[in-house]
Amino acid sequence: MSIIKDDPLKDDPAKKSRIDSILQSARKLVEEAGFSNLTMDTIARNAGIAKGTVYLYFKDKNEVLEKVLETGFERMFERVSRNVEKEIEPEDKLKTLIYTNLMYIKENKYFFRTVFLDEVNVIFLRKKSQESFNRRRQRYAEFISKIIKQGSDAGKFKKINDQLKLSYFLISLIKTSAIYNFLNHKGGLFADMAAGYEERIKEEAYEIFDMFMNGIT
Amino acid sequence: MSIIKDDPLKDDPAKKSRIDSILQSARKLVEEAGFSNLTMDTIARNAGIAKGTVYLYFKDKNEVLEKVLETGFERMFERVSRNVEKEIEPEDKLKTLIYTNLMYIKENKYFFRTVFLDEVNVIFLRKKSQESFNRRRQRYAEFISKIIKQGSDAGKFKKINDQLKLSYFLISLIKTSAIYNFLNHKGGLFADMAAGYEERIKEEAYEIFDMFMNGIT
DNA sequence: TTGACTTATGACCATATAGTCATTATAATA
DNA sequence: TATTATAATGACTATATGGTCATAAGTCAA
Repeated sequence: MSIIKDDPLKDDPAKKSRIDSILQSARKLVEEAGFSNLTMDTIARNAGIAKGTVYLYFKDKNEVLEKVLETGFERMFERVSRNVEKEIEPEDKLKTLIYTNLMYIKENKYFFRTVFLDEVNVIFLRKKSQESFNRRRQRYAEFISKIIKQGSDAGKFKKINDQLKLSYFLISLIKTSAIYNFLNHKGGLFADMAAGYEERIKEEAYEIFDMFMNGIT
Repeated sequence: MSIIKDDPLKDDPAKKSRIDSILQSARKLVEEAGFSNLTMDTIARNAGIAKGTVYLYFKDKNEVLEKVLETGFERMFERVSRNVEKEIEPEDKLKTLIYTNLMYIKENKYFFRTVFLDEVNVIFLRKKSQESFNRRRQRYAEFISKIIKQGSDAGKFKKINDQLKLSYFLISLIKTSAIYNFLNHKGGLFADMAAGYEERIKEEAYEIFDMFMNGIT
């Protein structure tokens, strides 16, 4: 059991800032070198503390990794759902979802690399954490699933048996598009967050939307 | 440099059978426990030889992993392309491609888990092998790309700028579908290779084809 | 200032495992 | 059969790293 979850002092600001600085350190290292090269010693040093100290705030390495993933996912999901819920029509919801998701990926290399590019991280987690990882994923898919149902009920999308599966399809299209552009523009997507940036992401989002709605014919 | 590639004696049947038995052992272990739990000692023991012996036939662990992946991919690619080339119309080619690919995944848990479910393996490979992994992937995407071009030129598919990207989309749909069914039928897809088996895969293939061609509207 | 309590430290331990190599077994050849 | 060449062995080394814990530093109330 982690201090984070169970310690009644979790609101102690000193404690919280230690935890944050550890997580921030881990996040930065993951961003730079990926999950596979993450060691407790490096995390500690990069946070300016000793290894033993990390264990005062986290049960084990796994808990650090999990928290890194969790916070990244939570942020994305909150942003996406906040934006999506402003829309009324299911088509607009999907468009907004795709766009916001892509934006988030572009702005958060580390999350992109860990959760999307590498699915990799999963195997570094213990069984229990794998489950929580899948649960998060599932939650996102279910969120999308409701939108599809709405469109389906309104007669805008065709009748679909397995809406959940389609949701996973959409997630994988978003992910694939991000990976593809990442690999084929040599990080350019990250390099130029400036001119025409949002415009290009809008185009990319539309491509995905069009693919998902109409296919290739 | 590996003995496999450079030794003029590579056609020595005794040598070849040793190599095969090592690869087969590794393949089986990957299938059972995944890449992350693969050790050289286990591979050797499972093949009924000593660890040192493995190093007489493979430069290092990485080379073993790479060969396992390579042979798996080659087999799939050959089977898919052989079947696809029997077809004439691009739609039929795509249908056949999806179906054959799914069949292969279903029949080869180990390959499915390593190359599709876990993309995981990639990080266990050294830089050089990552490249060869991506090259193989790219080769498959290019193969699909040609089919799409054919359909596009014939006016059957809409005009598409980036056919290669669409090919990656299709690959990810196939993969996602396989993962989804795997996770949601608790291995059932593997368990019952018997009655109605091919029929269900045909349905699954058609779903993907339909999604790719027509989207959800 | 003192002593009790909290927090931090990093040397150390335990473990896992890739890869080596002196030794031994087997096969080939004379 | 004796000699040489080749193949196989597995104990051993080297290294990496997660996690521990005795010790030290810091904090604070009395």
